[in-house]
Amino acid sequence: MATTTTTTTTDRPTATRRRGTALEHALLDAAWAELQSVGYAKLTMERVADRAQTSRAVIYRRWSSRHELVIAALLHRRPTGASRLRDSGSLREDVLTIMRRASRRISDIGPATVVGLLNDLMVDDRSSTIIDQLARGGGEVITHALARAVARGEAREHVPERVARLPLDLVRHELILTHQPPSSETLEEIVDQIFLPLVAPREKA
Amino acid sequence: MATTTTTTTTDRPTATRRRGTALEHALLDAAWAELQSVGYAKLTMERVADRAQTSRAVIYRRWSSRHELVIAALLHRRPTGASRLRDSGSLREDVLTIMRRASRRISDIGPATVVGLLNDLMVDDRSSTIIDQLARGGGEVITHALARAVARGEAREHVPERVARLPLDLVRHELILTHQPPSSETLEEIVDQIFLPLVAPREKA
DNA sequence: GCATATAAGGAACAGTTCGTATCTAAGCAT
DNA sequence: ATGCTTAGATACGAACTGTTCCTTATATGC
Repeated sequence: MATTTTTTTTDRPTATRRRGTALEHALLDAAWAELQSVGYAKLTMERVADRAQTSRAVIYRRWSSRHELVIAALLHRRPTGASRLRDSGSLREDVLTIMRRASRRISDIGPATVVGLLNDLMVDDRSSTIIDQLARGGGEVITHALARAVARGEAREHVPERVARLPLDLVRHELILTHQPPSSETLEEIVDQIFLPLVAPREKA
Repeated sequence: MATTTTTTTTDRPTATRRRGTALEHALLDAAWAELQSVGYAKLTMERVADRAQTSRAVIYRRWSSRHELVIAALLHRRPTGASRLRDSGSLREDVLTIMRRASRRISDIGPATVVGLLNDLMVDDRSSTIIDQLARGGGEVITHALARAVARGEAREHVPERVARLPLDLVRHELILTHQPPSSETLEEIVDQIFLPLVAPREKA
C-alpha cells in the first residue's frame, strides 16, 4: 500500500534523486571530505562515490580522472580568492603575513595532496596551469608589498623577480620536503636572514 | 633422452638459477632499467620481475614495496659518493659547479622519480632519512667552499646555515616544480642575485 | 495532467596491479 | 648421496580502474 508514492519516509535509503548542481556539489564535498580524512594518495573514486551515496559512473560523467576531480574539489572549496593584504606599515610584517597565509593555505589542502597532484599532473602532462596557480600563485601580493616598502624607503628599487619570489618559494620548498607548515622561527629566519638583506636599500656612506 | 641433465644448451630458457648477490644485482639492475625506460609512476613489480627473468615473489622476498625496491636500486647505482670538489679559486664558480652537479644528479634519476618517491615516502611515513639523504644531502660541500672563500676574503664569516643551504634548496625547488633541470641562466641568477650578495663581505667605508 | 527525454543510481564487466601462498626442482652444504 | 634453502612458476583473493548496460526517478514540453 505504501509503495505507490515515493515519499514513504524510510522506504528507500536514497531519499531523493539529486541532479545538476546539487549532485555536483555533493560529489565535490565528498571528494573534499575524503581528502581530509584519508588524503590524496588513498582517495579512490569508489570511496568518493560511496560517501556521496552514488556510483562511480556518476562521477565519471563529470570528471575523467582522480586528479581532475580533486582539482575541481579544491577550486570549489577556495575560489582562488586574490586575497587583499592589509598594509601593516612594515615590509617585514607584510611579508611574514603573506608567508603565513600561503603556508596556512597549503596546510589546509594538505601538503601530501599538493605533492600528489604535482606528481600526477606531471605524469599525464598538460595543465601546468594548475601547478602555476596552485604553487606559483601569490607572487603579485609580494610585489605590491614591496612597492609600498619602496615608497617608504624601506626597500631598494628594481628588486629582481627572483628575489621577490624567494619567500614563497622557500615556504613551498619547506612544506614539500617536511610535510609540515614551517614554524614561526623558520619564517622569521627566511625574512631576516635572506629576504630583507636582499631588498634593503643600498647603504650610502 | 636429453632431459636427464640440465645443461642441454637451449633446453630451458632459464640458463641457470641465480642466487644471492648475483640475483639481487640482476633485480636492482632491472629496476633501474625500468626506471629509465618507463619512469617511476609506471614501474610495476611485474615488469621488473619480467625484465629480470624471474617472478614477483622473488622481489617480495627482498623488498616489501615498490619504493623500497626503487630506493635500493638508486643506492645500488650511486653509492652516495661524497664527491670531492676541486677548488676553482672562485666562490662563484665553486657554487655553480655544485649546483650543476646536484641538478645533474637529480636529472639522472629523473625528477619525476624524485617527486614520486617524495610522495610515496610521505604516505607510509618512516624513512624520512632517505628524503634527507636524497634531497637535503650535499650541504657540506657548500660549507667547505664557503670556508675557503672566507679564507680568501671572498665571503663574510658566520654565514647562517639557512643561507648556505639556499643554492641547493632553490635548485631542488626548481626541479620539483618544473621537472626540468634549471638552465644555466637560472643558476647564475640564483648565485648572482641571491647567494653572493648574501655572503659578500661587509662593505667597510 | 500526461508523454517523453534525460540522467541518476545500481550492477556487472574485463583489465591491472597488488601482496600472499603453494609447489617443484635447482643449487649449495655437509 | 642426502638434505636444506630458496628460485622460479603459478594461482589466488582483493582493490581499484574505466566502461557499459539497464531501470526508473525526475524534469520538461505539450
